[in-house]
Amino acid sequence: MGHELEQALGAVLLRRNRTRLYKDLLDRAPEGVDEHTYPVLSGLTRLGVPSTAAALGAEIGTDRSRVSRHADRLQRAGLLDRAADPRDARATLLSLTPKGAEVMAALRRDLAEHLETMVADWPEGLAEALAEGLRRLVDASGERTRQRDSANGLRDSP
Amino acid sequence: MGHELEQALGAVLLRRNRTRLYKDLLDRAPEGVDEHTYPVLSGLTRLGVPSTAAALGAEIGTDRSRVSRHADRLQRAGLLDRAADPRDARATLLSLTPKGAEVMAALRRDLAEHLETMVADWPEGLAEALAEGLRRLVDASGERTRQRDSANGLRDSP
DNA sequence: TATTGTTATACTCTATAACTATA
DNA sequence: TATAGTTATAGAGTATAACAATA
Repeated sequence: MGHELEQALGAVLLRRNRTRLYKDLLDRAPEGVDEHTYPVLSGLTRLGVPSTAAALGAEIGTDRSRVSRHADRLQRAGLLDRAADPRDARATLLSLTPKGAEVMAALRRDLAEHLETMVADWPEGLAEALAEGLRRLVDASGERTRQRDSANGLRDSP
Repeated sequence: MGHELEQALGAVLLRRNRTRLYKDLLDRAPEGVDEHTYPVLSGLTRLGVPSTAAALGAEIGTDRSRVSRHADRLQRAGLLDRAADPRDARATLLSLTPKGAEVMAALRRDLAEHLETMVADWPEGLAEALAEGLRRLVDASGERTRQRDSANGLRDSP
């Protein structure tokens, strides 16, 4: 079974297929949104509240300088806002503008519809099992990483 | 259902989690093998026969110049060989050295074992469903891309 | 004329570390 | 002294287009 999964997972993670799954989506995305800035947008959506570059970086697995650069692009495109943190004058809070939230909602809706169509003729329960399996996979590897990091005395982004 | 899948798939494709799933693996890989050169190695393994840079590029979703550059690295590391194509003097055939094949086999075995452990306590049939769902996802998006490309009169790598 | 692998160009993204401001 | 965001620097990877050799 491990071997079968290794092949299937490898295929999905392969650039060619990853790109295919998202390409149509991001091709239609407005200026400023690409494979690099998308995680920033989607991370902000997931967090749901204005967040610092460091916090957002931890969420999406990059460092604050990268987040800061991508935030520049998104801000220029009118999708992201910066505001001083009233609690800490060192911090800057990143948030989605209404336009940014709209763009994200549209992108996610498109992808969801696309996937819905894709699985429409799958056997009963298979799509649900796929989603469940994917969630478990991510949770498990996240758990493992957290354990290792805390054993090393590290935070999420060393 | 589309929305659920959108979330689960998005999480797996997120750099943070993609990286986690492969990080331990590639960290232990020998010199010359990283996230960029790995697809070349794994593509050659999948094709199973000595292949040109163009053919390999089509397989892994990149162009021949990229393949050529990565092949340089792998060749320097002793994992890949170049040989003249006896059928076509323009072509160069890329193949794995015995060492390269060994490295690939070890990497895939490690990942398979890792996944095997991960899914050991999953409910009956869930891991199989995950693998099946992933395969269908890749096949479907590959099919869609092929249809669109042939409608445009394009080959796999424009 | 078309296609092969390779490579030179310019460009982008990145990691790292420095910088300023605040805690 | 430590931490926030930002930014300058150098380096790596990329796409693109050119190149010489062969079909």
